[in-house]
Order: sequence, then C-alpha cells, then structure tokens
Amino acid sequence: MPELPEAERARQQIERALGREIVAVDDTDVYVCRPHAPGEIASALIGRTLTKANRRGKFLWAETDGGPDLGLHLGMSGKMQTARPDFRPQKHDHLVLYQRERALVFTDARQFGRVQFHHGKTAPAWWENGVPEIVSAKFNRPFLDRFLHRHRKAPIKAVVLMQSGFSGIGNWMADEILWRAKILPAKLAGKLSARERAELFRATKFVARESLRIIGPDDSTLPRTWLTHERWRVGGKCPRHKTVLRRATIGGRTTAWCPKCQK
DNA sequence: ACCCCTGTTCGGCG
DNA sequence: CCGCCGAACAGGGG
Repeated sequence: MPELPEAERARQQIERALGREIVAVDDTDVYVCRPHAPGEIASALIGRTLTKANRRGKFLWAETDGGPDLGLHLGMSGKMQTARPDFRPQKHDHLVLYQRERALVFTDARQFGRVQFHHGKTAPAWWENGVPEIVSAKFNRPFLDRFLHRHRKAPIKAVVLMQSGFSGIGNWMADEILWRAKILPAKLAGKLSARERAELFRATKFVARESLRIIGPDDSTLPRTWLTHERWRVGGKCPRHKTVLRRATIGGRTTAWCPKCQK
C-alpha cells in the first residue's frame, strides 16, 4: 500500500543495508527492471556497497560507492523487505540484492513499480523533481496558495493528488486530509475560503508528519480516530460522530467523505 | 465471471 | 499552449 509513509518505510529498509558488500544480485526480471537486461544490474552492483538511501515523495534511490544510483518506485503494490541471506525469490520478487548479512527484496505483484539505475553526478528528474517535501519548510502557505490558484478549475481532491504540489500524497491520504480540513472533495480549488486554505495546509502537514512518524520505522497502525480505517468499507462511518460516509469518483479516483463534516 | 484497486503516463479534447 | 480527464499498464482479491 505504497504512499508517502510506505515509501519512507522502504527507504529505511534500504538504509539498514548500507555499507555492506553486495555479493550477488537476482535481476532476472525484464518488466519492472526494463529497460535493463538480466545481468546488467548485477554486474553494476556486485562487489559494491550502498552508501545512501534517498526519498523524494514516493521516489526512492540508493547511492553506491562508485557505481550507478539505483532508482525505485513502488508503484501500486511494491514493497521493499529484508530477508535472510539464503532467500529464494518467488513469483513477484523482481530484484534481490544479496549481502552476507541479509537479502534486500523488491516485491511487486501488480508490476506498476519500476527499478532503473542512473550514471552521473546529479539525480535525474525522474527521482529528483524539485517539488518540496510536505514536511519541509519549503512547503509553506505561499507555495500552497500559488498551487491552488494555478489549479483553481480542478476539484480539490484532484489537486491534492497532484504530485507536482502534494509530493507523496495518494488516495487515502488525500481523503484523510480533506476530512480533517472539513472540505468537500468536489469543491473547486479556486473556491476555497481563506479559512479552508489554512485548514488544508494544517491538515496536510499533520497527515504527512504523523503517518511518516507512525508507519516509517515499524509499520505501526494509525490511530482508530483516522478516517483511513473506515473509508473502504461499505457503510464505513465518520470517526467523529458515526455518520455514514459517502463515496463517489472524483478526480478519477474513489473518494470517501463525511457529508456532515465536509462542506 | 465480473468489478474494484493506496500510482503514473499519455493522448484526446475543450 | 494549458490543463483536465479517461484509458492503459498487470495481476490479485472480493
């Protein structure tokens, strides 16, 4: 379930494997690892170490000692897991980096994820796109207000899903943010009041910071008071006062909201 | 069988 | 040209 916190969790899995020699690589996959042919990633990484694990939004990349950077996107169903050094890849394991101490496994059933490496001094735009991290000081009111104005004709739900402004925010986080900010998902971004823009800013920072803090290190469960636990169930209820949530497709995605809280 | 899906990119169209 | 929207990508699960 990869959104911002799951991507950060994957980054931390890579971080735990820094500084140890890569002694073998299984890169037989040709779809998720396209355009790299089998053996290409292996010959670039065997004998090297990973030196740094980076994340921007949902994009990840690992730097190496003198080799190419290894870029990753988790797609819709990707996971990065640590396994024993004798791990045998199963059907949906698309890349395995073996160290003497462990195996680092990229698993992705649905195969929307990508593994791609890159030679050169600066990270390519595919990973490093210049969009500020939500939790950084660069994601501030002027940035948010400019972004909302630029996309004033789009429903706010669609705007919160745009990675060029809300880096790392996906479908459940977008619903969570709008529920906390008490904004109707279908409302056009240009129609938000000053108070709603302030609440949107606050809720965005809160949801990003808290989900990173709770899920990042150990995959803990978010508090029961969060909307995300209710939003998929038919008959799911608003955690505030148990009103049954409404559902519709907005901005091309299934959207859940509370008709009592969100106006 | 049929429909749904927590992401991203691209072509069509207004 | 800008920007929104639906389709496509692939496979598992309800």
